[in-house]
Amino acid sequence: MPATPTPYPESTAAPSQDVSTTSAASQQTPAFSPLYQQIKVLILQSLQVGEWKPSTAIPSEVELAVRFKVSQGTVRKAIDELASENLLLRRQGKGTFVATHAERQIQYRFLKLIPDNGDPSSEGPAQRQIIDCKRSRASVEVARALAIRQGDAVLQVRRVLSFASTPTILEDLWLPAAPFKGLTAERLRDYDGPMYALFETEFDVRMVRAEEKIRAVLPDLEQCALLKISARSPLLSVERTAYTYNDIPMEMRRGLYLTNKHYYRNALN
Amino acid sequence: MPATPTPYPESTAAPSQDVSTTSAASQQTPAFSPLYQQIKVLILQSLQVGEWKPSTAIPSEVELAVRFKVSQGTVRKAIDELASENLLLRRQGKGTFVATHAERQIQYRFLKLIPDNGDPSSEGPAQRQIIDCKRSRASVEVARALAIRQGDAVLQVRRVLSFASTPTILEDLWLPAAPFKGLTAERLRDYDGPMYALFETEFDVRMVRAEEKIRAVLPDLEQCALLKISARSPLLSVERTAYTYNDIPMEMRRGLYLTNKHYYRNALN
DNA sequence: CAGTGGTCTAGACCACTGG
DNA sequence: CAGTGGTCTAGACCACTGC
Repeated sequence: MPATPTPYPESTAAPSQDVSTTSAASQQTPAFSPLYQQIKVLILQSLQVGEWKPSTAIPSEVELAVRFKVSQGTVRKAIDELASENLLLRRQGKGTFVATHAERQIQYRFLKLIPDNGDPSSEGPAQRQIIDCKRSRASVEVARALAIRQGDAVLQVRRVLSFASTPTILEDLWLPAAPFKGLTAERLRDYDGPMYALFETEFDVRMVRAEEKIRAVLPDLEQCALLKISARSPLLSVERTAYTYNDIPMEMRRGLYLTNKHYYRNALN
Repeated sequence: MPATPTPYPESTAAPSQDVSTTSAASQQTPAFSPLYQQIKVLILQSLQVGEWKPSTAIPSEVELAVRFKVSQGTVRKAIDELASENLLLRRQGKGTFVATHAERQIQYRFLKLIPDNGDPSSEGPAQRQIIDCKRSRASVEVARALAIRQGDAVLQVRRVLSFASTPTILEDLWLPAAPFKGLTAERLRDYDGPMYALFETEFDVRMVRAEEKIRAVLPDLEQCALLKISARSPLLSVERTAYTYNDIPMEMRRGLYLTNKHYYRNALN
């Protein structure tokens, strides 16, 4: 005898929300979207506007079910997907939490370089050294990666990461200037923890996903000096673009990895 | 009024099946295993013994539910996980199929090297050239990767892959001799399609998962000759171990990738 | 049209966490 | 103990495929 709460979609009754405005004249499917997908979008919006902060718990499944007027199972499926995308973190008996880069466990989620013995914890945390942090203008390449215009203001950071006092990674970062206004070398130096954690707490920017392009390269003279290696040491060039919610690029990064005592680990499924 | 088919586990009534014999004295949990996990194991067994062949459909969810005496939802959850692990492939309206490396779509699932323009289909299929295929004995390294003993018989294959007539990948493969008995350079040459597809159809070996260790290296003289490059061209060294069902390693492979016109693409989640 | 996977619901009960 | 996520069921109906 329930009020039969319209079990199936009514053309996305939610606030005007583009669900399929990707490519122009490609597919003309009626764009059927299951309820749980719509719920997923609503949850995503709440995350995006900061209704729930990183590392805090979101409302329980039952609460959300009431709020969205759907069954718990539907909320569950929405959360399941968000959890599998690492946006949420389920903890049985405790609740569902907004994922963060600041936690011990998931720290350095995007760093795939690990020591030859396979155990990242064996060498302790990296020593970070900020070489430079300055305002500059987006090159063609950076502009494309960050989806901004060439010449737009960006922040450029250069740093070296060392493991066991051995310089191992030389990184150049480009960040869109606006969201990261106020970022300085000092703040980077003073902050103790992953850079993405700082981005979260200080600038409300949460990196959610990234793509890397990997190549083998030889260093130039400046790079040799910074990494204290010879010009004949081949390096891994790892070019990363990191995205926040809604696939908005918020960082472009180029890392040079020394792979004498480390390797880049990747799992294929 | 159903016969209440014991909704909760009875200590894994299925045929003696090691579920958690990984590390020795680490965790002593009572190893509670939900029903759908047990179903998953049963389905896996059927896959493993070849009850359902690659690219064929497995029984429908309802049929499996009857067979295993559980609800359709439980079967569904088991299949969901297997599908997310790429062991099964769901196709709405048609059925659930055993995944294969032979299909056009999923071909070269494990090859992450793509041309600079980002479109693998733009350069057509790779030209394969078998350099060598011989019996040999496992080195320490190969033995460890394949979980066999040093000196055990292995097959060793060397080949070059070219894109647009440019030699781009030099690969060395090591395969345990027993399962691949009868593999020759001729058969490799004659077969038109991915090597893993050949493994499936000719040797009943399905690669399900793999791990790669990536480094930057410089080539030796022989490698230079085969790839037609200079000794100062840095290369990506991609060392892969590929596994069948139950995490049994069945291939160790070392690829040298030329990354002038290609890059190794990786998605971080 | 029948058969398949996909969605949704409602309700019961279990496992885990913390007070 | 109450509250949370996790499992399981039964049943209804939808979307897609192919005959």
